[in-house]
Amino acid sequence: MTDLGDALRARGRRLTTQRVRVLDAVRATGHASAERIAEQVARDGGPALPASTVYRSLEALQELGLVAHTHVDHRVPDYHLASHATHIHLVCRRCGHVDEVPVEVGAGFATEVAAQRGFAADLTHAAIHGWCAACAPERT
Amino acid sequence: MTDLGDALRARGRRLTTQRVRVLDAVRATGHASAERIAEQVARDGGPALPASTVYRSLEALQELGLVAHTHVDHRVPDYHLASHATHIHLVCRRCGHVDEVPVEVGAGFATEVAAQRGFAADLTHAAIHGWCAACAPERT
DNA sequence: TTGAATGCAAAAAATTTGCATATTG
DNA sequence: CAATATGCAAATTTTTTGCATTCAA
Repeated sequence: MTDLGDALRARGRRLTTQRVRVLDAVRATGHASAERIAEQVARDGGPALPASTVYRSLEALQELGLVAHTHVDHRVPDYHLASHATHIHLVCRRCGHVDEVPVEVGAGFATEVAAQRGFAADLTHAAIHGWCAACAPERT
Repeated sequence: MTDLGDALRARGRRLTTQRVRVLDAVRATGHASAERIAEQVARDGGPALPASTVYRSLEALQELGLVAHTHVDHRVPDYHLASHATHIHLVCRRCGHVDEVPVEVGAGFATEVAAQRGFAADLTHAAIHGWCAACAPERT
């Protein structure tokens, strides 16, 4: 919490209970859409927060590097703690099933793009689309 | 075109000029949002199509496996021909810059998830987020 | 005290849906 | 002819914005 306060103040921003609650909700959900995070916030006992505050808080937390998001689902972004236990999501294009593999599986790829382009790939929670074992055969 | 007609009929669906025009527009743009595809369709000489028809056509074309989409941008999906010359997008979390590397760079990763999970990763046009060479240093 | 953040309501952006009509096979 | 697809308008869904008020530093 003090970490959060310091990080915010270091950027001229402020520590508010709303931001703390949103961060806690992100932590509690693992990874979830803005809407589910808002629901989680409401469940922590305090008053519900308007969507605008949830979005603005998520944005602030992402700027601090404490939160990040990916596109597992094709519709809404999925927020998670930047430090959350990590994995790469394997999303089936056909049935939507989501499997996971540890980020280490992408280590070689990350090394390669770092070497080739100086790009620091963040594979934590990356979403890779394709066909799961069950659907691959159906792939016409 | 006949390919398209056959593919559609094989699934009990129909060949329409709208679907042909949308497919042509996807081809012409390389990869673009539904909105930009609609604009491209309008540019082909024929009458503009309502958004609903564009979306429904894109959906049909994706079901046939002729078109696919990814999330390069954080907002709207990006449609492209499934057969389009392929590359993996490296999207900078900080400045939004998009770089590309050939899919081959991900070959090892693809082999690995196929072996471990039977998952057929489609890395063509995949979007990987992280920090570009310019922004990596700033990463607080 | 004062600039940043919130809350609320309204607006915007993106996509979907209902349904009558038109078209394909 | 029968079933699918279109066009149009309205409805949804998700996110953003304006602005007066509140609150952290």
